[in-house]
Amino acid sequence: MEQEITDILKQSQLSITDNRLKILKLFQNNDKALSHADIEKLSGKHFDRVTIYRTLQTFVDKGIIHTIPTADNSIMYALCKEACSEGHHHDDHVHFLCDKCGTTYCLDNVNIPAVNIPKGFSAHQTNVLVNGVCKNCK
Amino acid sequence: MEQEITDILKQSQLSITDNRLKILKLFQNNDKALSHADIEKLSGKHFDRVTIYRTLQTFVDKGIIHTIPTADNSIMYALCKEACSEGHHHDDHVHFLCDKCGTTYCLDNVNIPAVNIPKGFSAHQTNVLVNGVCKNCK
DNA sequence: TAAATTTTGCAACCTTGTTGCAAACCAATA
DNA sequence: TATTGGTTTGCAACAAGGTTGCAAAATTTA
Repeated sequence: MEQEITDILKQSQLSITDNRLKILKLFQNNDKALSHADIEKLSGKHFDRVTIYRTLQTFVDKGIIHTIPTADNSIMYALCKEACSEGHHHDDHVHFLCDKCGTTYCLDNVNIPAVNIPKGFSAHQTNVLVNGVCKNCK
Repeated sequence: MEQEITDILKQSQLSITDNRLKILKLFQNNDKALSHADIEKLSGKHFDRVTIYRTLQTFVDKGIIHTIPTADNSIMYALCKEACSEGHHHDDHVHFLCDKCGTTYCLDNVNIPAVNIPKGFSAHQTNVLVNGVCKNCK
């Protein structure tokens, strides 16, 4: 598992640093999306705020994680599945936000339904965000 | 039309003030969603930043406008249709963000498609955000 | 019109995110 | 393993976006 993580970094041609290993591990240990603030807390304030911002940005650029648009306007990050690569995200899944515990999940098995767009508009990407109550809070 | 606007405020039990009339008029004159910054510009910097924030919050609370989650994480606001009331938003329409001009539209006539949610989750509201090119930019 | 209530503007503050730069670190090579 | 070169980190400072407390101004009610 430690091995897995270093492999991810190597495949993306990133140096192996404590910071990156730790943040990647956080994503693997949680099956939910994390915000910058979550990571700051979970990492025990061991790393600088700026470093965390830059690491997340790097991971997004390399296709390791993706961002999730949320209704309350905070940026959430989650691990990408195999299909993503540098500069090309393919996160065609639904995101679910629990109104009770605030957890954001990637519903990887739920496909984005087709949406009818009016004449004159052309669609490029579709984000679906569902609010409700999650399996742990019901 | 001036009349219409004061009626909206009265129905929501809000005092009629220059500020509220002007901001409501801005929404009626634009068929697109507006950000706080847009309103600050459009109102000719006549009102204080704080007043605009508070007015928008009041309008959201009263069900006059609704917020739109955007991928780039800025809050957008748009007029609600009749169905909304205090504390109960029913903005079950698709939002469209043009990648070229940055305009956000409410596609009122496009219904939210049904989304299959996994066992254990219960959906309450669904937001659909489509990116692409709008009718004016194609 | 006067009193009571609501709204506004100001100042100060907080949070979130960014930039420049020197020091620390990592990886590659000898 | 020591050295070198490029990358990453932490610090300080900054900027944008948003909030809060409070007194003054405007609106509503009577």
